[in-house]
Amino acid sequence: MSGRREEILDAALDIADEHGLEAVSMRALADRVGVTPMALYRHVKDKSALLDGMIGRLLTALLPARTPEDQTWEERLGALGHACREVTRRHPWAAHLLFSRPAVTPDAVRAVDIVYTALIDAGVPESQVPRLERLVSTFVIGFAASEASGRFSPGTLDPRSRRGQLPDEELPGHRRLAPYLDLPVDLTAEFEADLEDIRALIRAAAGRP
Amino acid sequence: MSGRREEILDAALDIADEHGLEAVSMRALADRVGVTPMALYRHVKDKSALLDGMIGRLLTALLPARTPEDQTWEERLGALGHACREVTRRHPWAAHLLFSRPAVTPDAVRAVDIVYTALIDAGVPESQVPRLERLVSTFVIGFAASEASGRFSPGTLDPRSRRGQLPDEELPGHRRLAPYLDLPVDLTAEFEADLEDIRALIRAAAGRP
DNA sequence: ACCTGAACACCGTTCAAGT
DNA sequence: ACCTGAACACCGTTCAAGT
Repeated sequence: MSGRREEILDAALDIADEHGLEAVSMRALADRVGVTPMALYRHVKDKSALLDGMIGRLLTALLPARTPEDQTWEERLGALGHACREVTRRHPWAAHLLFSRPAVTPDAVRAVDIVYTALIDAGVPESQVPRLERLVSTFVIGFAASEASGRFSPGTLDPRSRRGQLPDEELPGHRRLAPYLDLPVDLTAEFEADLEDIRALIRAAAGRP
Repeated sequence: MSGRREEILDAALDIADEHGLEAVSMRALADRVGVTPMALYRHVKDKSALLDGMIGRLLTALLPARTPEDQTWEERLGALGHACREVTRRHPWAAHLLFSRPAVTPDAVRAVDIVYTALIDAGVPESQVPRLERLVSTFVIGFAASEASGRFSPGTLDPRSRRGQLPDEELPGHRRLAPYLDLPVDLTAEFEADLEDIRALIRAAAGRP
């Protein structure tokens, strides 16, 4: 029950928030905790175990203390999705780590269970629930990771880079959509619209037993 | 036009395929090419530019030489999705890199354009096409990254880890779905089913102008 | 139990120098 | 133009030793 481990993990979170994940080294972490690098191995075993511990801390913060019973399945799914996106907006370095490790910690299993019960309540046939859970979580984590890594906003780097590198006649889609492509994107509204489309997909799956 | 750069990038791909992405160091790459580490900077500028160049090579291999005109939009979307998954199955280390960099290279822009035209042909209102392109690509890359990183198969590490860590009454979804949770998953079939659900989502978007 | 010092085998990158 | 050698400021981790 030693809070020492949590203290170390939280120090690592602070370093990542301030200077990025690549700044989280055993040596820098030891410095921050006020100890020699080797002392960390008493509490963490490994660098990769350290990273696992860090996302574990985030998952604990992400989850609702108790799943509210008075919400519809649509609301519970939306709340979990927004919570996930909120965590990766606060800790952009964490986004791609969510893809790296399977859902084996207790908190991650609880998150999966929330989606399972939402899908069951939606009326999805039980044999289809595990697949649709993976579809939903893949999309939500993928959106969060795309936003965090800047995949959704290439224009900020070089506004004209999307076109110009190729002759326009080879990009009929871009030419046709030109009026829409330079508009700023409201990712919060887009995420909500995406979630609504996913909910419709789930309703369709529920309606074909 | 010097093929020297491509030679170096392909050597880096070989190292990653054989020993993982973390084995791709400037020094190891220089050894493989038969040169001193510093000589690489003549052709690559940076380590991160090296990584960009590597995914660039993969994207070129992934794309169809010319978009076939005789396929339906459903077929073109499916072909691109399967090509993407195929690349990350052959090069698992590449999956999470696809999330890191925005689609700015000519090949990446061409891939986006293929999805744009598929969505336009499906009848999606033009104002909705960019959002749905991001939804589709996020899901496809997310699926590929999940599969490559093992996020979809936690059972291979520890078959009983999903349950057992928490009391069963806190995991009603898992308890209810128990008969389905230990079955082996056919990810090829699952990806196809997911794609079909996404296509239905697109048809729905096309039907509400 | 918990921590330290010194050491090993690595990194990416800069800089001046060579041909 | 293209490459090299030496150096700088870092890594994760092991191992024997200290309290």
